Amino acid sequence: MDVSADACCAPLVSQPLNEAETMELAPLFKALADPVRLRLLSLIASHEGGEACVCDLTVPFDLTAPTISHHLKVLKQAGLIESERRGTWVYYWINPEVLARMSALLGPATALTGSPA
Amino acid sequence: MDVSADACCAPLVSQPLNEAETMELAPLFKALADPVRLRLLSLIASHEGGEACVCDLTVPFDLTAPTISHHLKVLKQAGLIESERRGTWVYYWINPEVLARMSALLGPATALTGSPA
DNA sequence: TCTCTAATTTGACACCCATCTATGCAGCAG
DNA sequence: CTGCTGCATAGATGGGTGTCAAATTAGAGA
Repeated sequence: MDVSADACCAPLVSQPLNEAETMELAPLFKALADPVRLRLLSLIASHEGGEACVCDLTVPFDLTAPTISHHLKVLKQAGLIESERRGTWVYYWINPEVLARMSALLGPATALTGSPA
Repeated sequence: MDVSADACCAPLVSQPLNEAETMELAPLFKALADPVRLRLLSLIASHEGGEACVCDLTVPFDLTAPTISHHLKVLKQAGLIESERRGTWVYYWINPEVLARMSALLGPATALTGSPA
């Protein structure tokens, strides 16, 4: 369900990823490998209050509601966003830890923290 | 051919990406949305001398040489790696700028540089 | 209860993708 | 030139994916 911390922070360039790590990380990148999902994530993350209702997210696209719902589900299953229903509307917000982990993975080999013990 | 600097550094969370930006960025993430390519990139990036021969890259996988060649082509077309033939062997190395741009995109809204003027 | 709206789920379809085998091309050594 | 090796390309195939229309669930209100 969640991508635990074993594939956490060591940058891609500092040491070779093993097969298990890449099999955990690849779905994260796959979730972002679509223009609509990339924009959805950005819309949610930059939305006032840090969360957005689906009704806000459907408007900017020339896509049907089911399609947006599908992309939101993909992002959620990847762990990039979370959601909650409040009355009539469903709200989505991002999981900043996952984004930070991906950023660190692609980033330069800054201050390589070897795994303790 | 290249992903120019117009989708450079503004983090995903600081402002909504527009459609054009996401259509440039999505192929980058798509190139990383595969365990084999993720591992290939890491193997190349962390290899001694900053470059690796295809012969080094084929060994760690239970895949045929054409498949590895295909994945390298995908990474190259995305602009993540470059290559050169030297005699019998072909060497690959990463394009650190593209990785840095992706890292910045996913990273926190550090030192948001508003557009000048 | 009935109805309206918000959002998701289902099923279908066209398209894309990872992998393989077979083939082709480039360089080195006789 | 001939043969061998490293690597890429071509074609085929099984599985995955983005999209939509139609149906379904969940909540608000009369």
